[in-house]
Amino acid sequence: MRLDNCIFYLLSRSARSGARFYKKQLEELGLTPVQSIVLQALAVQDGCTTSQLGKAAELDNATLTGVLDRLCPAGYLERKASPDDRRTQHIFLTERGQEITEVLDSLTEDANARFLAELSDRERDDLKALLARL
Amino acid sequence: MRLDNCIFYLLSRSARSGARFYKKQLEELGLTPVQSIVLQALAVQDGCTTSQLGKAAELDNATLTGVLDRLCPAGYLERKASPDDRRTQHIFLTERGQEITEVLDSLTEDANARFLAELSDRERDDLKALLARL
DNA sequence: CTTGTATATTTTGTGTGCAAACTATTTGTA
DNA sequence: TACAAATAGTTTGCACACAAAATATACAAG
Repeated sequence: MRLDNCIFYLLSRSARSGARFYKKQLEELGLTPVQSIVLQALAVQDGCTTSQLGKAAELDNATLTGVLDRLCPAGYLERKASPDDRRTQHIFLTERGQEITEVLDSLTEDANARFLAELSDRERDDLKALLARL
Repeated sequence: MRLDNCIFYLLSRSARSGARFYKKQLEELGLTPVQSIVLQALAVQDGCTTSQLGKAAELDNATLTGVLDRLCPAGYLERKASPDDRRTQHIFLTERGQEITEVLDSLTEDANARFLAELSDRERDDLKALLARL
């Protein structure tokens, strides 16, 4: 089976290509693609628990711990113990975090458009719909 | 912009999903998805240089060094200095390496079919064609 | 021949990904 | 109440991914 017919290779390859592209756009903000995704996921459910955030961003809890470990001291968010369940932490965007999610939103919109510039509207929609089914 | 409309998120998500799936199929062989890809890429150009292999598998040289560092002692391949250029190494499959690439070929074919089972033939082809353009 | 530049590969440092083990806490149930 | 099982989160260990620096070698211009 040729590599360019192997879905695992194709997915890995294009995901890395996308991550490199997106990372460049994020460079001046000092954020990585994953950090950007996490902040944007948090923006739509500020104050959720670590696990809920992990589900929203489709990130493993172990991975998310590390991501939050870096975003916290950077001043974008805060962990607060839950009053109900002492195992649980709630994650809140700081003021600085709120501000940057707005920047991230338009930056991401723009990066999407440029990354997919060579595809037609129809192809873009098809691709996204197909990826969403995996 | 909603996450499920962001191409970077969709690509990262589905690539990880594919890697997890493929990894499970490879488990009994003790290989990772990347190692499998490298061995299969090598099979079609046995004896090529490290750089050429990196291009074929679309892997960074720095990453490839580590992958080869693990595949060598596992007995799947050998590094041999080039007689022409002492900077260069040529990579050769061992007998054991040759054998496993045949197993990998059918295993990968099969894993592809199962991972994409819910898509129609047409959708599979469309998806692969679109990914190849990124 | 020597010096400067380009190339091949490795090393180093940081950031995911993820399985597995671990800690702390909660919940279900006898 | 006591205690097993479930849950939330962290830690650990290993494998990419990749930028940047380091090393070694080749090659080209003077």
